[in-house]
Amino acid sequence: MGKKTTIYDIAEKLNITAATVSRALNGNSKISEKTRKLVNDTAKEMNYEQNKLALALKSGKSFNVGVIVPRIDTNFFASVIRGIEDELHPNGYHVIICQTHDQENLEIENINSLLNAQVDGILMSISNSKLETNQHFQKLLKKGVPLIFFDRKKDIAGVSSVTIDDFKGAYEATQHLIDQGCKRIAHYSSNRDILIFKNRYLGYKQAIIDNGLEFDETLVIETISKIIEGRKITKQLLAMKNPPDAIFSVSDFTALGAIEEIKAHGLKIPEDISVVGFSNEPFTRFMELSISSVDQSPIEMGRISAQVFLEEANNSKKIKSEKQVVLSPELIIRDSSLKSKVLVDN
Amino acid sequence: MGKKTTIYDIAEKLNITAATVSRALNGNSKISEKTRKLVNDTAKEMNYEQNKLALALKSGKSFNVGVIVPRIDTNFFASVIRGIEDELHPNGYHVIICQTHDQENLEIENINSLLNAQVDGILMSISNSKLETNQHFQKLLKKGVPLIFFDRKKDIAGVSSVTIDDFKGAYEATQHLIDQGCKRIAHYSSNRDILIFKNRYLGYKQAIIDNGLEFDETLVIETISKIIEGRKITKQLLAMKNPPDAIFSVSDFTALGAIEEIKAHGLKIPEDISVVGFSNEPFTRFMELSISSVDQSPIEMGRISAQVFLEEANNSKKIKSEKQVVLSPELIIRDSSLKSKVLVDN
DNA sequence: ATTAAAAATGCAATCGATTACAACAAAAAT
DNA sequence: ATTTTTGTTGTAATCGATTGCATTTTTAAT
Repeated sequence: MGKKTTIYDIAEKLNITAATVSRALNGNSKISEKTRKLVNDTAKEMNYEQNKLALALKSGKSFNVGVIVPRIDTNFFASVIRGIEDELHPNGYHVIICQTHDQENLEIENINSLLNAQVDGILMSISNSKLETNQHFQKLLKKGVPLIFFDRKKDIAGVSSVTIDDFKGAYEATQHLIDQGCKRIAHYSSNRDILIFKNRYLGYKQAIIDNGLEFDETLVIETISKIIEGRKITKQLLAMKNPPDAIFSVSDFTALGAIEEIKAHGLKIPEDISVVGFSNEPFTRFMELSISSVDQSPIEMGRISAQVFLEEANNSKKIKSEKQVVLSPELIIRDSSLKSKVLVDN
Repeated sequence: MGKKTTIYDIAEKLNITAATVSRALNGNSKISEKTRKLVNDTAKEMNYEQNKLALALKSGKSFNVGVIVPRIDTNFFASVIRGIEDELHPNGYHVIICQTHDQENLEIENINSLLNAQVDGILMSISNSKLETNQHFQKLLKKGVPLIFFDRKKDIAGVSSVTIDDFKGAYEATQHLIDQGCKRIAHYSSNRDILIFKNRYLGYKQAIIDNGLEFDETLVIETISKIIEGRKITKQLLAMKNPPDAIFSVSDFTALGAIEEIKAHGLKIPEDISVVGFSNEPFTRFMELSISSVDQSPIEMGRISAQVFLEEANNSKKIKSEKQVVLSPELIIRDSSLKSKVLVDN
C-alpha cells in the first residue's frame, strides 16, 4: 500500500526544506532554476501528489462547489448540472450535488451540510414551496459564500442569478398561437409564488391583451408538472360549453397529458386545438406528433451560472457584485401548433 | 462577516483546553458530565460548527465519494446518481460527479482528480473505449480506495460491482419476440468489449438457438446509441432481400430510430416488424406507439452500489471483500412488440 | 579584498481537529 | 494518615501545505 509522498519526503531526499519544495512546486517565489528543476523531477519520480485537503485547510478554499436542485433525474436539471460541470471542472473545481425533492427543510439541511463541507460557493434552483423565510440564504451571505440562483430564483439583495426571460418566452409562445389563428388560449400554470411561473403567466396575459383578445381568468389553471394532471385538467376544459382552441403550458409534461386527452376525445391537433409546452424536454422532439415548446438552453444556463460563480470567487471578497443574467428563450415550433406549414416554409 | 468559531474559541471562553472541548463534543472519552454539558451548551451558543476539512486532513477521510459516468444528462445515469445520492446523503457522505464523455483519457483524469480530492471511494460506470489498460484501477486498489462498478463493469479482482443480468434481459426480450411469432430477429448491438453489451448479445443468441431458429450473424449489427444511427442501419436492413421481422436493440435510442425508419418505409409495427429496446428510457412509455423495453431499475442500482460502498468503507480495511450484485431486469411489453393483445389480456 | 546588494533557502507559525501520553485531582483502600 | 486506584484534564505531536521573516549564500560594486 503506497503511502502518499509529501513535500517533506521530497525535502528529506533532497536535503532541503519543505518550504523550498513547496515554493519550487508552485513556481512562486524566487527559487533557483536548478533546485526548481531538481524538485520537480524528484516530485515526479516519487509520484508526488498535492494533498488538496491540507491545502484546503490552510487556504480555506475547498475547490468544491455545491449544486442544489429539486431533483437530478429530469433532463432540465441534469443538463444544467452538466453545463456547470463542464465549466467548473477545467478550473479545478468539483461539483457536489444535492437534491431537495422540493421540500424546503431539505433545502435548509443541504445548505448546512454543504457549508459544513466547506464549499466555496453554492449554485441552486430553489425548491417549490410557499415558505417565506430567507434565513438560510442570509446565513450564506453573511459568511461570504457566493450564492447563485439559476432558473428558479428569488429576489434577494446580493444574490446573482441566471435565468431565462420567462415573460418573453411565454409572450412569444402565446403570440405564436395567436398568429396561428387561436382566440381562446388556455394557460396551464404552476405555483406562481415562484418567479418563473409568475412571469410566464404575465407574458401569456400580456400577449393576450396586446392582441386585443379577451383575457379569461377561468382559462388559467394552476397545476403540477405531471402527465396525469395534464389529462385531468384538459378533460375538465373540454367539458366546458366554450372550450379553448389552444393551450400554452408551462410544462411539457402537462402539455403531453393535454395532447393525449385531446386525442382521446377525437379532436385534431393542431387543427382543433393547438398546444405549446415549455422546457423543450427531449421527448417533445421525437414524438409522432412533435410538441412545440420553449427551449431554456439548460447547458448554457449551467455554464453561465458557473462563470458567474467563478467571477465572484475570484473577485476581491470586498466587492459584493450582484449579477442578473437573463438568457433568451427560443420558441421551437413543431407539429402540435403549426397549422399552416406553407406560411413558415416561405 | 462571522468568523467561524473553533474549538479553541470555546476552550478559551471556558478556560479549558481544546483537547477537552474536542473530547466533550465527540462524547468519546471520559469527560465529566458537567464539562460535557458546559461545552455542548457554549458550542451551541457560539454557533460552533466542526470544520470538516481539518477533520479530513487528520483522519484521511473526506466523506466525499466520487461518481464517474459517461454523461449525466441521460435518464439512466441521472437516475443511478439519484439512487446513490439518496443512500449516501443520510450517511453523511457527499457525492462528487464527474463525466468521461466516453473518453478513456478523461476517465483517467477524473480518477486522479478524485483521488487528489481525497475521496473515500469511487463508484463508476466505465467509459466506452477499447483500451486495455487497467492501471488507473489498479492504482485505486493499491491505495485501498474502494472501487465499485455499476452497469458498465470490468472484471477486475477486488472490485465489487452492481449490474443487471444483461444476459437474462436480452434472452427474455428475444424470447418474447419469438413468442410473438418472429423468426428473423435482428440485434442492434454496441461495443462488445463492454460486458453488458457482450452479455446482451449472448442472451439474444442463446434464445435464438434454444428455440431452434437459425442464428444469422449478418443480423447482428454493432452501432452507437443514437437515433440517427438506428435509422441508418435500419435502412440497410430493410434493403436486404430477406429483411428481419423483428429488432432487439441494446438501446432505446436506436430502437426509436428503427421505428421511425420502418414507418417511413410504410411498414407496420408490430405487425410487419416488432421492436424491443433496452433501458426503458422515459420516452418509450409515452410515445404514440409505445416501445417495449427492458427496465434496468437505475435508482435501485444506484442505491445498492452505494450500500456496497458503505459496507466496504466500514469494513476493517484488511478484509478485501469483493461483491458482485446482479439485479434482475424486467421486460416491459408495449405496443411496439405486442401483436396479440388477446393472448396477454387473458 | 571588502563591502553592499541581491538571490536563495531555512525557520517556525498557521490552518482546526484529534489523540497518545503525562499529570493532576478526587475517591477508595489500607 | 498514607497509598492506591479511578476519573478528568492538560501537553504536545500530528495531518500536509503555505508563507512572513530571518539567515545564509552568491553576485556585484567599490
